[in-house]
Amino acid sequence: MAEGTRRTPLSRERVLRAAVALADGSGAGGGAGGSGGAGGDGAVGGSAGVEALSMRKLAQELGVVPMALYKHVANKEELLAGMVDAVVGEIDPPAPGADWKDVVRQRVLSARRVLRHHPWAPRVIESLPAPTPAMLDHLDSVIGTFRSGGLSADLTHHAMHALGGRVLGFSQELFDASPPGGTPAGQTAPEAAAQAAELAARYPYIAEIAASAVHTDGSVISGGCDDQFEFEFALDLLLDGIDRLHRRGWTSSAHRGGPSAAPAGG
Amino acid sequence: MAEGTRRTPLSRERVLRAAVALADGSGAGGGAGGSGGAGGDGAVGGSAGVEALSMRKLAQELGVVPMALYKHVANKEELLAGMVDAVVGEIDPPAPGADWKDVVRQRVLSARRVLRHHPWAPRVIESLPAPTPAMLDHLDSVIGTFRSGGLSADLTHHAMHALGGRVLGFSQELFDASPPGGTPAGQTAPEAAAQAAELAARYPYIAEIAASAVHTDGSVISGGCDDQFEFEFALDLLLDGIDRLHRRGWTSSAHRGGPSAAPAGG
DNA sequence: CAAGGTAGGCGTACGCCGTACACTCGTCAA
DNA sequence: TTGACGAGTGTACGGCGTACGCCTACCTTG
Repeated sequence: MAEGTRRTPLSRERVLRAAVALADGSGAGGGAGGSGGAGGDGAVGGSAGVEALSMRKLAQELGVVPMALYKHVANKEELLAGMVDAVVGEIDPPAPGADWKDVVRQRVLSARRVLRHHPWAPRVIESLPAPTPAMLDHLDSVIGTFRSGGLSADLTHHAMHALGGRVLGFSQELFDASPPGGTPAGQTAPEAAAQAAELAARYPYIAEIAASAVHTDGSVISGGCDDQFEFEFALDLLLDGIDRLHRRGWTSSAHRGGPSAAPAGG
Repeated sequence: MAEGTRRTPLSRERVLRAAVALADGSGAGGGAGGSGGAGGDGAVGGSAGVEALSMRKLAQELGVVPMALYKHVANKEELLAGMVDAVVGEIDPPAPGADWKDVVRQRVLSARRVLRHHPWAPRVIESLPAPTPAMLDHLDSVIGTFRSGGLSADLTHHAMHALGGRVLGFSQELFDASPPGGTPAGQTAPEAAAQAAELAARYPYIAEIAASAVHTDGSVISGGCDDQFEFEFALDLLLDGIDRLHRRGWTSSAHRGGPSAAPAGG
């Protein structure tokens, strides 16, 4: 390498941006070319996701030696927190005006939109030992929307818990609709069909649900069901329930006793 | 080591049990004593959780060399799946008789009880590439309860999505109520109070919520709010919403159009 | 201009990880 | 007796995060 070309210096921001890009899967944006040869048999560490993000790979992407990164981030955990902070910071600010339900709805859907671009983020967020500043800003702002809408602090507290990860744009879609084992890459169509049939025999209700999803759609979208619709369904369900409690003047202290004291009951 | 004592042979089940115990944090149940000295500076890998579970530590716990484990599990991923399968298998079978809502409720609460004993399980479950047989059994059984209760396949499908991880006993309680940074182990009470005050100034709504939780409880329980109550609140909210839709004959196809087509609206 | 401080990047090294591969050894059937 | 076989062993490799010390380009100050 000719040393005449002056390398743009590292910075915390540049490190974080490269890390996010690497986790997103959009690698190979740096300058220096790395060694071509790969390792032997391990085969661990895909081309995207947190698995693909190692300090060494990130350094290579930036054309720098691994230890150089430690001048800008304390350690890998702080790097991950910084990445989350950057991503969460992309969530739209609250739209002014509309009523609290709409505002929260827009906020959450914006968060979802952002997180969909960084599929690694939910897992990383859940692995953090503490929320990042941007997360706290977002949570605080959502809480503020509830409170400004007239909800009691008590109800808002429970509402935030009920919304859970949805506030940050993700709900755990446990697995996509593909069958377990997910067509292991070297499988013919008849084999897959046979496996599906066996599965249907073993788990009839699951099969029925999957089939009904396909019928309802009219076509198979993203494995047979509409993620976005599912997300909004759950979101609206929760929001409407919360709204009803609010209008009813519900208070948690009146329901502490019985385990079956349904909040939206009777 | 005296080689007179015949070691009970390994088996897949013994490996899985030891792995679960190690992840639970109840280690040191094996036979052979390991080397005392620990490593130098890394300090990664606590005394419990998935972090603490390495093939090497597990082997040591079983008084065996690491590679011996590979005669009983294909690799670490399969080990984790086996652990999850064992744990999910502990969930109570459905109680007969009562109406669908109660049955689901008991089932989910049983799942929660089980998972509370294995705090590492949710994270591992979310990291699995596909559901395990025991998970499929559980999901199928819950779906069956909905269907036997008269819910349409369509509504049941959406209900399962809405319930999400709760069906398996966990909802992401993003973080406990402790302040970020969580009293970093070398901190005096005045310092903590000052930090809390600063936090309250920066995030007024969060502080208000936290305070109201403490007041409602009358005492600080597990960081200021009752996890169990939060969990049941969200659960009942969702169940009642679903029940209402069911009794109303709600169908998803009538709500596909608008983005604000709230399922329980009006 | 020289002298000295500073901070960013480098190289080396350590202990950990998962696991491929070839081995030994106890057991049992023929 | 012998041969196959399966459980457990030993060694080794590539990868990981990162502690620690060095080297050098830069900026300040005189």
